[in-house]
Amino acid sequence: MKLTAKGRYAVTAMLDLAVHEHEGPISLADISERQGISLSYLEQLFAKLRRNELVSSVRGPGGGYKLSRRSDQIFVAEIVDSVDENVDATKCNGKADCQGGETCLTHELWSDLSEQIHQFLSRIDLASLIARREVRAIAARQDAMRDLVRLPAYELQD
Amino acid sequence: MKLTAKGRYAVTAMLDLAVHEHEGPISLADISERQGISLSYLEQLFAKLRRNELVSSVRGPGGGYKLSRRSDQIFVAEIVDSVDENVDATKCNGKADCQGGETCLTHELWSDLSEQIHQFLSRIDLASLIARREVRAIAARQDAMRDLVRLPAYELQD
DNA sequence: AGAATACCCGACTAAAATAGTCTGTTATAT
DNA sequence: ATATAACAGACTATTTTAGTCGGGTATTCT
Repeated sequence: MKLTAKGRYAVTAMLDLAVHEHEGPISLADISERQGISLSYLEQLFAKLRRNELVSSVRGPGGGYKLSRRSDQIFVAEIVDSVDENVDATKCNGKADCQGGETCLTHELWSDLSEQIHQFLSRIDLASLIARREVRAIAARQDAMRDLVRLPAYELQD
Repeated sequence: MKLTAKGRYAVTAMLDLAVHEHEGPISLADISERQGISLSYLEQLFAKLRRNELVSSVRGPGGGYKLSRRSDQIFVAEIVDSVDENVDATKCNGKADCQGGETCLTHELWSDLSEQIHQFLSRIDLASLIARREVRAIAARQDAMRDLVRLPAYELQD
């Protein structure tokens, strides 16, 4: 399984969506603002998330994205796999032709590791992430920050 | 923990070293030939492995590298960490300043995952890799191939 | 109708990381 | 002496990453 900032962004964005689920469709502009991810980049990510049927979209004003399943039925591994095409820690992507057509000495080790990582992330769903104390605390802070910025009367230091 | 071909090459090379341990110091040229890794690249990797005291070297003709500890006391995690400086799956390398000075929503998740991967690779030592049936089979095949190439009478197809 | 919102789509690009190469030097055995 | 093989580090091509840019299209509100 490949792990880059792209996958991390996708999980963060999906978690934001799950946190604000009850507010109806969430626009990418909102997620962009709260999570500090560029709008265009989010559009790329959500195109893939939509193709993989993790989210559905509502177009037009007041539109946005919503989870296409219950948050306890969406797993981190699915999200990462949706945006990072590559799914294997081995050089040869599961096929054992690492070393010039032959299996390399450590092929088995890396495929074991891949399996391990995948299983770990397959056990974690969005709902259980929200249940974590620190996640809720950070989300609350982000919402508060956003409200602050929205009030023109305030001057923000820094 | 960062996982790239560099780390995989390093583990493969160290495993080759462990497999041929009894033959005395092993030259990088030998490893290069058996494992299909360029000599210059191996030199880079072994400079780091030596600094991290995983191998020691013998210079001059008949020289090479040998493991500086028993093979059951050298763990895959150490090897990967030696050559891939970066040791964390989080964006912020352990410090929680992922999102503009603030902790991002998924920080905890990625640091949990890092921990998980590290523990997995910390449990695996070189001796236990050699004990695997398929590893010994591949090593044997590589040695046989090498002997073949060394005999000038043979013409190798493809 | 028309304006605004917000998704949709693909091509393009700057920067960073990766996977090496190249050019030497030094130590040691024969 | 000469060959071997470690040691060192600057350099470079390629690939990947993390985006941007410039257009669309569907929907709602006025």
